[in-house]
Amino acid sequence: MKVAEAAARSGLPAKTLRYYEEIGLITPRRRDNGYRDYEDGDVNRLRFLRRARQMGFSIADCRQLLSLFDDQDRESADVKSIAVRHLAHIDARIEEMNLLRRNLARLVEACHGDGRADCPILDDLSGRPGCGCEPEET
Amino acid sequence: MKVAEAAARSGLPAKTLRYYEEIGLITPRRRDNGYRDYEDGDVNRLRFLRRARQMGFSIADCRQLLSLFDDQDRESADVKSIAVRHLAHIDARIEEMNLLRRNLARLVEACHGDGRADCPILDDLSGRPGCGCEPEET
DNA sequence: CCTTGACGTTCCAGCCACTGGAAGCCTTAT
DNA sequence: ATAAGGCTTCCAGTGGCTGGAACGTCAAGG
Repeated sequence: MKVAEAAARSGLPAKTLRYYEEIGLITPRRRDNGYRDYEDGDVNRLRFLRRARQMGFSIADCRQLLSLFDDQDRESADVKSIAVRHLAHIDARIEEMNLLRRNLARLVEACHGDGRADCPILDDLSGRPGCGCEPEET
Repeated sequence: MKVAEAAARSGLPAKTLRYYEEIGLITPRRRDNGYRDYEDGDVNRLRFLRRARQMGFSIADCRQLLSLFDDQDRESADVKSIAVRHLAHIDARIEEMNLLRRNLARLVEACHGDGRADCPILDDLSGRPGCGCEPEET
């Protein structure tokens, strides 16, 4: 099948399919006229990639996961270790975001948000003390 | 002061100071020899930018916040609306991440992670049913 | 047989917010 | 005089695409 159908079946934009080929993730055959020719197996791999990307795996991770996916002699431990690492990464990001959210929410609540110039948000950003959200400052 | 000192005082890399000038955020004067010459006010603005970026505000937001910071006749409502919008954005991202984390954690727990090829993580990514994490699929 | 239009192809540019590095100028110390 | 270090500019790369231009291919209709 041609790129548009593979795109439709995999749920990825055709542009992305071309990009994945460019970086060597999925390399479909070519017809005599130069058109890409995707097979069902390619579509499966593309779907796999779409879901892995949806799960937040990097392209580098996806490359490894895909090769494990293709490898019948894989060890699930290898898959799990990639996933565990990714999970730790996500947890760290969630922690950051929660901290961020707490600080920002506190500022938003403190700001009366009217016509006056006085503003705790700007005060905080400009470094006024009293917020305790500075990690370390010389 | 020259760029290295402004960088040290603001807590930003010198490269970033040059970049901020390039995009028109902070434009220090120049000495006769072409060197950038930062003043204390510039350093304050740089610190402001550093903290705002730390809070996750985009450069576009920072630009607006900085102009409000500089404007003595600002209305705190304008600041607050930027912050509220950002907070909503963060909340949405946290929600995404939490969903992601739940799905990934479930898969990681389900994977025995030994020498066998059988792997629920790959099963899920390849589209095997039973995970319920597909938003909509044709 | 020719045209039209929908596809396909490649390549280049841009997004965000920097970051690294090269090549060359300026200043200070020896 | 020279060496070291900091300053300047400009170009390229990061990740993961996305948009667009310019051109090739193919099936259908007149």
